[in-house]
Amino acid sequence: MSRNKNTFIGEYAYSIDAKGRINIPAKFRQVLSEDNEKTFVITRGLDPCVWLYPQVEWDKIEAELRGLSSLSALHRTVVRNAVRYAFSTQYDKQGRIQITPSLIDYSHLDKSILILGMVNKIEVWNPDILDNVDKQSRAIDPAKYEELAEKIKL
Amino acid sequence: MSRNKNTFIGEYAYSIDAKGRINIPAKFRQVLSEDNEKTFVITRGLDPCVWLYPQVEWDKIEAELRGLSSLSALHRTVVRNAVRYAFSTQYDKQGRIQITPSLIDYSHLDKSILILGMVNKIEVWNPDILDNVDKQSRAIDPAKYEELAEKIKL
DNA sequence: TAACATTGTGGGTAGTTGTGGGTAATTTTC
DNA sequence: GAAAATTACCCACAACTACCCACAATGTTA
Repeated sequence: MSRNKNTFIGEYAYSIDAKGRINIPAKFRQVLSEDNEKTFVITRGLDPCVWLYPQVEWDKIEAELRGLSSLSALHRTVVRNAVRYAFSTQYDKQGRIQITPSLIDYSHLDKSILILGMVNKIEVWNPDILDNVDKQSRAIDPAKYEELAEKIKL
Repeated sequence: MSRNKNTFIGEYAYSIDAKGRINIPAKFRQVLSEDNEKTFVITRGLDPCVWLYPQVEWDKIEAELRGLSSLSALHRTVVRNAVRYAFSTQYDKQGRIQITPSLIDYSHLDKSILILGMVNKIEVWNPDILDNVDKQSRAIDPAKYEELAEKIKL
């Protein structure tokens, strides 16, 4: 079993059932720490997808947001958008969480979905939409990558 | 026993079995440090091959990625591409790891494979594909070698 | 040289996982 | 307050995976 708790990597092709339930990949459930108590915070991604945070990772986000100032219009907007669509849910005995119609709509989710590990959170995509976003990202200025490469080593 | 832990050199001709399993050469297993807990992170190489990172080597990458912010579209793209095809696995009692069909396809792996030590990670190739890449590499501008010579000493 | 240990490869079995659906409890609506 | 709709919880099952044992070939030791 992995030592890196609450860290998600990999891509999984799953499906939503008629009740709007999504299975959390077994590999992801296995790395969840006990103190999450099988709970995820579900919200809109900044891309057209759903974000799932394990409870303890979300707690860190809340802590960051507490550090922002309400005097700044930018900060107010960031806080508002970060928490506005978020809600907390436990997964069931089979390891599934329920997605609201509003989020399914926002992410254009259909029967087949792609679940991506994003280190500290999980993304749920409509595969077609992800393809499009992939293509757009190839248009990113290479200089931006170079800039980032100075900061982190991969 | 080698003193240089988690450092892989040499080339080995092995095979994939019907279940998609690949044997980690015994020499490689012997240099793994205990804290890897027999775990590798398997992912796509930048060339058409499979990369195997010992868990502790991969941990360094994850640590870097955790420092990125999801507010930046660039950062999101970098994280997504870095971890999307990666997953963590322990090798079995016989020292074999399982490769997914998706990775076998990406690397065009067939029955016979070549396993290469690449210092901090391991590469798995289809021998024919590696031959082709070898030929291409001879076309690299000698000036580029000179340039690199300024930075490292061999 | 002979006995032994290790290594690479093959395959069988039991448990896990992804998915579907049913029933009871709860909430919402009129 | 009763009916309708929604949600939570449970069971079922086929497909897949992890785990185990087996064995021949190679290398190592006495």
